[in-house]
Amino acid sequence: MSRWNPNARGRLEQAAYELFLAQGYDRTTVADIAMRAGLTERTFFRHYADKREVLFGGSAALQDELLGALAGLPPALSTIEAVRTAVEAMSSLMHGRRALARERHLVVAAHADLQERELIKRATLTAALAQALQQRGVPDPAASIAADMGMAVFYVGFGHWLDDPADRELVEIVHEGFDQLKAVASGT
Amino acid sequence: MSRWNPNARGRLEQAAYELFLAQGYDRTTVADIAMRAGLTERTFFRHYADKREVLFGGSAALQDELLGALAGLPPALSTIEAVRTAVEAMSSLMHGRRALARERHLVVAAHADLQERELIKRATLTAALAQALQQRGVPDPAASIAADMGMAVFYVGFGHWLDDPADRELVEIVHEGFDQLKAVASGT
DNA sequence: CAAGTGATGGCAGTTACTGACATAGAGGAT
DNA sequence: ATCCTCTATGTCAGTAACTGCCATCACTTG
Repeated sequence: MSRWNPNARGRLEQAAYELFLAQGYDRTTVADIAMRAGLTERTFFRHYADKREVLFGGSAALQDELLGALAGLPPALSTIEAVRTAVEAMSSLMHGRRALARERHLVVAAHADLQERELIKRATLTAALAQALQQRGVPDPAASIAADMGMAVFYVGFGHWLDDPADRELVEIVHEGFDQLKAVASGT
Repeated sequence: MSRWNPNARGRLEQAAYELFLAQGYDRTTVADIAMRAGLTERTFFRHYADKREVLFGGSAALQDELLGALAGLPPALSTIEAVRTAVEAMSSLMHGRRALARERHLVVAAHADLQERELIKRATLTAALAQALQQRGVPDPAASIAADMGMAVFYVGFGHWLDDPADRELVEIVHEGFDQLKAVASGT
């Protein structure tokens, strides 16, 4: 495991997950992670802006899927239906990854620092969705509100999915969430 | 300005604001803030959990107003109308504070760390609202979604309020936001 | 084979934050 | 008035995240 081994980023991420699960997030130093990956602390910070960021490598894929799905939809679709379809497409990325999502959730839920990072990732995603809706012709603030609603349904559904005893798919839960959204907003 | 001067917390907050505005957030050390307040760095950390927290003293008042308003509403009110009324009550706290809110927004907007903290304060508020709705008899996930919608309308409105050329009150902007919310959710 | 390029190591420095202990002042009991 | 207690503060040492600077190694290109 000397210098110039391939996939340094992946090794760092792997090492970080192992250590966080084994001994906890704040009892793990960046130097620990780097050493386990066969690298140095300085190199860690060249791959990740900070210690938290190593847990958020997957958020880019979520955004790609969300925006890609939205781009493929017919312009005639109503705003809420467009958001619903795009968010459900993003939800399908979680298929078969519930155990991993649970492990990651355990680590993040235990540390306020990590929750903060999670929230800013969510906000970034929401802002990207709002912007994409505007380019689709939805005016503000309707676009922002629609984006917030869609992401709220996703994350509320995500939380339920993690603990769902019925073992339903996230896509299904999110789909029903949009039904609830419509019912609530119409004043039922 | 020796030991045992009153209102140490307030002096720290005041000093922090002055320094952040004068020389920027990250060129201001905690030691700088403490010295200007006539205290030591260690004492700063007894009043605020971390450097960012000194900018978020007002969030407790928001939550008190939000929950207090909700508690005074008749049980017969629909979920969305209850949320609307409580959020509008909270919005009224901003009356006459737009200049201060703008200054603060400038500092927070320039630093990712501070935005993260802002987001977790928002999430805390949202969770508190969701819980209050549940105690009001609204089942989950409807309560969580309604809370998210209400806070989304508030914060979207807040952003517009800061830059509103027409100088409208935040309450008014938020009120209209709920109209938009209803229109979007019903599929218009 | 020489030069260039990109990823890494090494090292010193700053700063946020914490724990342990000492101390000063305020207020109350006697 | 004197003592006692309690709380806010000071002092100091230490850890760990993060940064800047420069050296170095391996791979690529001509």
